[in-house]
Amino acid sequence: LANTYHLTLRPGAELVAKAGGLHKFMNYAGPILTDSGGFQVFSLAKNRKINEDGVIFRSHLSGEKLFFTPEKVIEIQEQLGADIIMSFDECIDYPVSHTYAKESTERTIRWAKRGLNAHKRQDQALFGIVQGGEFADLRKYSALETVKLNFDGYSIGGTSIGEPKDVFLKMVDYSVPYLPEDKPRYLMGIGSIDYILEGIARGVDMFDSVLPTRIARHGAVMTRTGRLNIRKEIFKDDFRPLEAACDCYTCQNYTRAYIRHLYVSKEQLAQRLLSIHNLRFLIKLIEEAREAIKADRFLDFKNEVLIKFGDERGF
RNA sequence: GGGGGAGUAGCGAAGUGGUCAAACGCGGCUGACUGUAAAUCAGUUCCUUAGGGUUCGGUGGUUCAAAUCCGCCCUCCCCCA
Repeated sequence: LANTYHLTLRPGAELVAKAGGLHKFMNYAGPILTDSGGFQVFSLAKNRKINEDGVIFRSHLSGEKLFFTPEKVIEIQEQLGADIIMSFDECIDYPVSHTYAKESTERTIRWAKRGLNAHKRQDQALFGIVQGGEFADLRKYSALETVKLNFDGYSIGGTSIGEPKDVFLKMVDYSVPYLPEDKPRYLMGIGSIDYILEGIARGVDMFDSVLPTRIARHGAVMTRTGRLNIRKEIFKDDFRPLEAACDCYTCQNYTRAYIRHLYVSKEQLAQRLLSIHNLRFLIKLIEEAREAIKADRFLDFKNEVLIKFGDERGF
């Protein structure tokens, strides 16, 4: 996953285009998705102003003004060249009034139309984003109106921004039933084990999140029996891999004791090794979920996984 | 043998009569992080039945009051011989 706002600031979409697009620039042959900057409307709320036409950002790096319209955001993403691109939206804060959520959600739908009209590169899939806050009527309205526009896939946005888990589940429950089964459903920004499994149980196909890499950088390791922090002294002479059953590069080659030593010594390699593990951990989880679905035993699989974590939250 | 300096919580280190259970850092322990302004942030770290109790190398004093002042002792470091 790459980001329109951040890549615009540095190194710039023109440069990425000149390099031949993100795949060539990064030398990455796998699927790439770019987010539209809609999340930065929420996360960088202090530095922006919203109007009907779009969002004016103040660059958090230089202070420079950047005007993002739905059309501009599509144009930038076409230059970046990801496989899947996102419609411009506003990720609504939580908690929020019904009045504001309605106003914002309606605007996001207008922006979705504009973005769709501006979209030229048909080799890229364009997804529309469902908003609506925590409100059932707005989620339904947002989903139905967005689906009417006929996007290549549908994203559920505005979740995991500080709301309690029951509210998160509500948001998903209020959105998914109105999204077609024959197009991808993407739950944006979800990365914890339990949230992913709850999403899959509700019919979601895709996820993305910084969680596995961010917590890895902070020393946290995802394992099937719960979360573990590599900083801890108990791992000082623990010469086992992070997780015995794991087939990742890190677990195949390094011990907890060594990774802890790297971490404590502030060696960046520790962060990379932990990130590799957490990413592989989640991908493996999804692979197994897929197998469980094929075998028509997904709910059992989900329960088995969550029970092993030792608590309801996952970790 | 002569001269000088130092001993404070797990470690380092402030504090030099009351506002000191004692700053700060490290280490330890908890916890957070979810469409990336995050190699970050928060809490905790003498004991406690939570009322309080016992601390600043040891010991004996001075004082209403001592980590802080005085005597003696112990240990360590540096310089000269």
